[in-house]
Amino acid sequence: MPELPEVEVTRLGLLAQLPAQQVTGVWCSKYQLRSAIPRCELRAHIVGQRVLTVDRRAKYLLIRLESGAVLVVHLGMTGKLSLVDEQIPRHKHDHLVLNLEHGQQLRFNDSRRFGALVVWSAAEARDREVEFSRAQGIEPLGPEFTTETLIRLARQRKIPVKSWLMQGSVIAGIGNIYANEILFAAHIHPLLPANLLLPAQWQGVVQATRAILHQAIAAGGSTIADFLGTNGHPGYFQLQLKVYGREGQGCQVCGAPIEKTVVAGRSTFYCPACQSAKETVQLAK
DNA sequence: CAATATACCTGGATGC
DNA sequence: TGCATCCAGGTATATT
Repeated sequence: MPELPEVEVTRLGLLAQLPAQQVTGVWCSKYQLRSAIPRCELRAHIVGQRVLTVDRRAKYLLIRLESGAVLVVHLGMTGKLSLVDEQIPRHKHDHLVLNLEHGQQLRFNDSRRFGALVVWSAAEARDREVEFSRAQGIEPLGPEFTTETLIRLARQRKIPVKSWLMQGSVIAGIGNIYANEILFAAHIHPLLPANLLLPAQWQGVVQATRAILHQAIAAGGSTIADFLGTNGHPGYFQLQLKVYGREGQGCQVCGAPIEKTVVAGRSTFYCPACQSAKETVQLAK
């Protein structure tokens, strides 16, 4: 479940219940995620601590403990965090269970194991977070996300604008679904090289990105295959998607059939009429 | 260095 | 029904 809106929906779910709760125990699966589950660090730095708050940077959740330690969670493609009663049996692909007070548990389930769990001790948290955050792109819902900044960052970049939007080291949190939707809303062809966008088009990208991400968060995220919030409920923004997954269906604006192609290995959907390719013609020569 | 390809996994959909 | 194949929201690493 992975893009920024789904991670943010997860964060809001945790924020409503986790702060001030003490972690009283931990269980880990025997499997490795993106890297090995840090079971020793979990026992040493997380168990026994109370949760202070839950933040998000890019697609990472930062569960902050009162000691200053941080549990970093990445959901990968299929990761889900849920808050459940301890009586409920563990499910297949559960990889982390944190026991909380009042018989509640926080569980991390991830069938494909592309997710990540990392612990920063209180002693190392500050340095590790600075280093980590520096490697992430700008936050699309933050104050740095402006037309001027995007123009500057995209200078000399001949990569397709759709791939550029998905580069986490440049802009944080935009994945395949929302990159498609943003470019449709901004009337920009996904293959247009990033350096060829006009300032007015970048302004459209900024406005579309903010609007779509806010709407998606408000709708509880997009549940394409299996995203669920911490309360086990799906999101509904998939009902508002205009191009993603709609190959061959009529564009909701002009009626032209939505086309599908592959860009840098990722499925790419666009309206050939609303997202005119005429700008890209300049690139072809 | 910029851009693309590949690898990491499981499960669901599709086709024979 | 069974089996093979392809595809999926991400990202780190290798390769041109």
